[in-house]
Order: sequence, then C-alpha cells, then structure tokens
Amino acid sequence: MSVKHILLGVLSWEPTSGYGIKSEVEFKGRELGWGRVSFGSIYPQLKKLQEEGLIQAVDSEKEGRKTKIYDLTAKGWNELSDWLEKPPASPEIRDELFMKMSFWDTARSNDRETLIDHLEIRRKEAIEMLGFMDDWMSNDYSAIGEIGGFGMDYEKARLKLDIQWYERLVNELRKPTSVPHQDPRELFKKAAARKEKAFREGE
Amino acid sequence: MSVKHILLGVLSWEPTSGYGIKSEVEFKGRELGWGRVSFGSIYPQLKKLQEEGLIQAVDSEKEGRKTKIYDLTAKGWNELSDWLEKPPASPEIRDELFMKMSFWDTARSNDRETLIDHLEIRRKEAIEMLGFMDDWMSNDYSAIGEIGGFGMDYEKARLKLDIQWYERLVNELRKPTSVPHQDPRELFKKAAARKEKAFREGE
DNA sequence: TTTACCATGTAAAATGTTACATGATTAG
DNA sequence: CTAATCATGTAACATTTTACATGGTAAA
Repeated sequence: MSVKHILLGVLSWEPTSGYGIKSEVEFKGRELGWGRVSFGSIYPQLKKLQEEGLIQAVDSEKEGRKTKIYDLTAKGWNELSDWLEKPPASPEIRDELFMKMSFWDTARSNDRETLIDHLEIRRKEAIEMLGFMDDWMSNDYSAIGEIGGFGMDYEKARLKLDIQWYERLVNELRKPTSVPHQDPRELFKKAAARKEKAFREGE
Repeated sequence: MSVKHILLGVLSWEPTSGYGIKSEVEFKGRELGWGRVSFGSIYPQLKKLQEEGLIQAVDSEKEGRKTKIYDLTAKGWNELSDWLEKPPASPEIRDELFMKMSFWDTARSNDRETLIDHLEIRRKEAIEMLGFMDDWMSNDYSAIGEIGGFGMDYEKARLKLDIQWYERLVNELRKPTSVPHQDPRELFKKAAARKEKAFREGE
C-alpha cells in the first residue's frame, strides 16, 4: 500500500524529481500493479521522507531548472529492503467491468449490445497496451531487470488472456440468450418481480 | 468506483441488511473485481441512499432481530441501470507482489529465497481460491446469472494462469542468476554503486 | 454460560485526489 | 512567440478505514 514505498522504489532505480517519479509511475506503473499517484501526494510525501531521513536531495545536474533530485539514504535502502521482505498483501483488483457484469443479470438483462460495446473498448485498450509493452521492452533506453522482467512477461500473458476472453465473450453474447446458469432460490425471477413492482409503485 | 453502486448492485440481487451486504461482498466480491467494503462506509452510505430515495427499508421477516432490510426503489433501479450503461473505468490493479518485483533487482537482488516464499504463498492462495470457486459454483444455494457466470469463468481462467505462472517463476528463480535483461544506461550497475556509497557514508 | 455470530452506528484518523497558483524552459 | 512540457507546492475536498461503543440471538 502507500505511496511511500512506490517513491522509495522508483528512487532506487535512479535519483529523480517529484515530477520524474510521476512520469515513471504513469509510464511503467500502469500495467505493473500499481495504482496512480498524484502530485498532491508525491510532494508532501517526499518532504516527509526527507524529514525522516529516508531520502536526501542531491545535486541537480540539470542546470537552470529549479528541480530537486532525491536519492535514497542508507536508511531508505534498508526501509525498502525490509518492505520487500514482508509477504505482499493480496492483490486488490477493482474492475468495474466485472462489477457491472455481476449486476447485469438483474439490472440490465435484456440489453446485450451495451455490454458488447464495453467489451470491445476493453479489447482495443488491451491490444494497445500489449503493443506498448512490446515496444517498451525492446527499446534501447529502458532498464529491465531479471525479476522485473519476469513480472512484465506475466503481464503480457495476462493481457493476451484478457483479449482472448473479451473476444470469446462477445461471441457468446451474440448468440441467443440462454437461461440463468444456476438459480435454486429463483432470485432472478424474484428480482424481476421486485423491479416491476418498484416501477408500478414508484410512478 | 464508489461504494454506492456496489450497494445498489448487491441489493438488486436480493433485499438485505448492511451486515448482509458486507457478507456478500466478503464472499463473492473478493475475486470479482471489487475491493472491500467496511461497515464504516456501508452504514452511512445506506442512510444517504435512503435519503436520496434510491433505496427504502422494507419489512424485516426476521422476527426478533433489530435489522433493517433495504430494497431498491424505482429510482434506485434506474440509477443502477444508468451506471451499467456507462463504459467501465479501466481496471485498477494494485498488486504488491508486482510492485515488489519491480524493485527487487535494485534493492534485494541477491536474495531469491524470500521471493520464492512470497510466490509459494500466492500459489497456495490461488489454488485455495480456485477450489472455493468450484465449490461455490456447484452448490445448490447460490444464484449465478448468465452474464455473471461468464465473469466467474474468466476469473477461474485467470487463477489458473496465475498458478502456472507462479510455478514457472519459482523454477526460474531456482536456476542460477542471469544477468539483467536489458540495461542500456547501466542503471543496475549504478544503483549498486549508489547503494554501496549510501551505506559507506550513512554509518 | 460463554463463545460465535448477527447487527447498527459514530468519530477520528488516514489517505488521497482535485483544483488552483506559480513560474521556467524548450521546441516548433 | 506560443504551446508544450518541466517543475513545485498548497488547500479544500472526498473517500474510506480503524477503532470504538453497543447490544441481541443461537449454539455448544
């Protein structure tokens, strides 16, 4: 969790500024299991980390620019290393597509077209991202370590699975509607009745 | 985003209490792309949704218990449906394992065993979750709709990929260390030097 | 009778985002 | 010369979690 370790980690790659960290996260973090980080959390955190002695400002080589370049201190390297040693928390996946699909059967069951649209957008985005990762992994500028590289390979495998699945699902949705998968307590039937009743009484 | 639509969605399945919503989310939501929801956000939100007229308290069948059962109003059904119509936001994946792997090469490069431990834990968790989902999808109580069922099928495919990948990665890590994948600017070499320097100066 | 579970709620703390303010430098 | 990008920072707002307070019911 926490921006703190993202900042320490990014600085472990190379000393940079708050602005530089933002770009790194924007660029690499997107598909690497980090969320986003805003300036509003980066700058105060950098200040705090400096006060705690985990990072320090180093001389900026970029003349003229009023930029603060930070690097890890010994304490900072230790903090980062200690954090890596702890078992990672379970992944937090918040995917509105899946949330929406969970509710589709009760709330929008006779509209398949909109869901197909959503899936097509996702498919395009995933293909784009895969291309982006391929380019990125074969450019002559970026550093990819052994372990970090494994992570990226996996990310690519996952994207390929996603793309396949989006395609398969669109095909399924174009076939005629089938009956609910499993409904021992007739919840779907009841939900439809509740909905209808709500509209009768509501208007 | 937002607890709001999770509450509306869960209530679309079946009228229930704040406590009941929490259980549903704990139970199903875990692997279905929702985050967690705490009581501290459920109860205030339920109150708010009731004030806004999106949900209403219905008679509790459970005699004796002081429990408030909520159901959607017509307005609530519309709100849920409108939300489903909008293209889902991009997935937010926050996986500390991948974050940690991104930083492993600079901060803990000569410790492969700890990472193997992390991966083994993940593998076990994924296998457990897969078993849980299989049980759950074949019990005689839970309702699974057509669309929601597709989501679960995909989730299972993803878990299988995860398991395979954890295994493959552990195998890779047991082999001797290879050189960094790609390092045109010698960042890894420089990082090692910066780290060493920080410790020399720091102590 | 005691433990586990069912059940609701609030206040404080943590965390983070958005929007704004400000200004320098570089590329076209 | 003007747009894009580099660059830092704060204050207000939003969201959510944690911790606490409270109490009922069911099963062992």
